[in-house]
Amino acid sequence: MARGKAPDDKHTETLVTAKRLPKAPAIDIDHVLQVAADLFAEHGFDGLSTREIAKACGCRLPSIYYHFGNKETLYREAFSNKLEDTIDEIQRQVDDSASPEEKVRQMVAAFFSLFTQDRTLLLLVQRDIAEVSLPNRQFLCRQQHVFFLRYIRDLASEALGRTADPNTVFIINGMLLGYCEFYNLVQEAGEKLPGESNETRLASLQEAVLKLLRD
Amino acid sequence: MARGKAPDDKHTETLVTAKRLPKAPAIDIDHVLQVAADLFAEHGFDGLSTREIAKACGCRLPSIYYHFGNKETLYREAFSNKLEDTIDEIQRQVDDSASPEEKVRQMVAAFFSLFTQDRTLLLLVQRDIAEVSLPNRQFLCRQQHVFFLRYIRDLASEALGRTADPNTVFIINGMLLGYCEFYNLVQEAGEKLPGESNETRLASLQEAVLKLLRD
DNA sequence: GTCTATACATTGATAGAC
DNA sequence: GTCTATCAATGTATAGAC
Repeated sequence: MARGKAPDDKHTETLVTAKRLPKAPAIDIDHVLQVAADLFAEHGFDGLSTREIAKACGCRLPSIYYHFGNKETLYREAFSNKLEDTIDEIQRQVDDSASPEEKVRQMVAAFFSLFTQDRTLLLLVQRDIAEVSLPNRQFLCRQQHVFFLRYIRDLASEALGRTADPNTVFIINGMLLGYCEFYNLVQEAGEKLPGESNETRLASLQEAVLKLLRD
Repeated sequence: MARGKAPDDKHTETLVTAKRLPKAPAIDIDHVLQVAADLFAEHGFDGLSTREIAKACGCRLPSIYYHFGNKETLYREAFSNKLEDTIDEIQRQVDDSASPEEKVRQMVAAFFSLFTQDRTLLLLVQRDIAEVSLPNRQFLCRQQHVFFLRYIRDLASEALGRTADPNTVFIINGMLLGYCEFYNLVQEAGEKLPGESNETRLASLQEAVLKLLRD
């Protein structure tokens, strides 16, 4: 079964002509991660082939495998990158020196703007929360969720001057994501969102959160 | 390459015995739809093969195709069945003769119990909302969402004695689904839910909805 | 590090026997 | 109406040239 090799016969020729093939440029890893995140968000893990990713990146399939080893690793890196950036960005948009209530408003504003403007982010999180049955792919966003729940609790407790009710914190958490999910759904369906502008929508959402916090 | 067949040698015996092969029983269509719904919820449309569905139903692949034609039709029938039943059940659990505020409570209770106890329902809706990019599979639950939004609006308007704010209705809608998504996430992760029992959780959710409605 | 070529499993779907 | 057998296409992944 072993195929015989003859490594010697074409050696001399290639050595002389110094060989300048098209020379594929190096792959931009960050670009691949971004393209992969967008496509995974759009089609889901199982709905997207590694071939399509390579094509969208303008490189060949083996290059993808050279850098990431397998499909799942690529997915995880693309997604967790995005999640960490998001958490950082939300915290960055909350001004430490603002009043407690203002901080809550800023947090809601940051969440709203990130999750309604970055479709990839929203879809990846949505899909990940639903992905309960696949081993090694469960709840990639679980850590971020736990963090965010604590973050809401702390901001809320600060605004209230006492420990916020866990039930209420949990409800607010769900409300923020659920709102953005339907926002995206309605937008994708080409239908009309409630209210006049994103400013009024955000204001309503902020008021809703504060109303739930106030006893 | 063609393999020669010898169909004649075991013929005589079987002909005489009047040929009573295992005789596969008729497929239970409702059972297939239910099994398919569960599996699609678990693995997603692309994560589940028609072969696996057949195996789980105890029949062979062509039988599935005989009854449903293709994978997508099977998916749609399995899912829309479940959605319609859900809408009906929510309305059924709201007592027409109750007070307006009590009706809101009953609606929230129905939503809560259906979407936290029926994992298949929740996952299918979650996945469908995220499925924005696949032609012919977009927003299967769109109709139900529109209906439910109107339903909340009407109940809310009745409870308020005037037309409810569209922004608030939209927020409540998102809150209900988002709450159940995180409820399921936390439960699947094997971690502790907020509050002591489902009764207190439901009470909190009902109070939250009413609080948002009250100006 | 990127490529061509290919291995090998699984997929959705069908033909045709019974 | 259910089956066995099979197809063409596509999936993930790798070997080996350069």
